[in-house]
Amino acid sequence: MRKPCCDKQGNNRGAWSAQEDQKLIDYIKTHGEGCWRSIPEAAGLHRCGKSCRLRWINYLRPDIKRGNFGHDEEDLIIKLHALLGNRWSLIAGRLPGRTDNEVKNYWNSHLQKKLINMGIDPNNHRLNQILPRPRAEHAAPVMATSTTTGSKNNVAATKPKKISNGDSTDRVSDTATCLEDENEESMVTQQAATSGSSSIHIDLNIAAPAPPGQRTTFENKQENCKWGKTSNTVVTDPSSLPTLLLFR
DNA sequence: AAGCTATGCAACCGCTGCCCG
DNA sequence: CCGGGCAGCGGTTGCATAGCT
Repeated sequence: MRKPCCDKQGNNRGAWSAQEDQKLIDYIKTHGEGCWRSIPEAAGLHRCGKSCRLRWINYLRPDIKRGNFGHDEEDLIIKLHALLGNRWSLIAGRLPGRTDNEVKNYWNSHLQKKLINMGIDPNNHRLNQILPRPRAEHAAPVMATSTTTGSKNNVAATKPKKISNGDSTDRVSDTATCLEDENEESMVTQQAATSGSSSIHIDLNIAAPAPPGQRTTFENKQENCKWGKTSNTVVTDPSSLPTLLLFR
């Protein structure tokens, strides 16, 4: 079949050294991003292009905001995840300075547990029937409990391994599926949303973030890639989105 | 203090879809 | 139109370390 994306022999792997980082930074500063395949050789790095791209995007880029996520960021991630599912790059795109990897890690290590502790199923953002319902609508995160704490294994257990049969529908999140067949609840919750009860005011109109003329080619590409292909199975009209629990 | 366990994060892997010849 | 190469994405792994016994 296809040859590997990069020659694995002779390439460094694992953690990046400061020298490697500097080489990559220097190269991109002078030549800019792009053509990742040729960057390692040009920059004198014994890494595959993929690895360089990842290192730059997730760690070295100057506009990366590091440190803890704020409450508003947390809130936004949860809400966007309810809408978009595991489309981390799209979610990260709404969080300036955050990378998809960072958002994904934060979700898996913090937010998923938080939702579970609140009695909310992180997969579909609905109250879990098994766990006790939180008393208040802003159920305080009960982090002290340990019975449902997600160890790495627990988290993994909630997500069955992708069956690689090439079926692209597996990229559509459970949330999206849930949105389709949960109309009776959405009728109620949508009312709450339209009454403006959401505590955070963020433009969640994913479908049209900017006029086409003002958009980057990257954004256009993303749009084609993600929404063009899946909109019929996810959401086409944001105004028709059912409101999930956290939007109340 | 040492050993063990849980957690967080960086990096890797494999798949997908776009682009171009 | 088709196939190969590439970038990008999401899932997963593995290491470092904090916390606990």
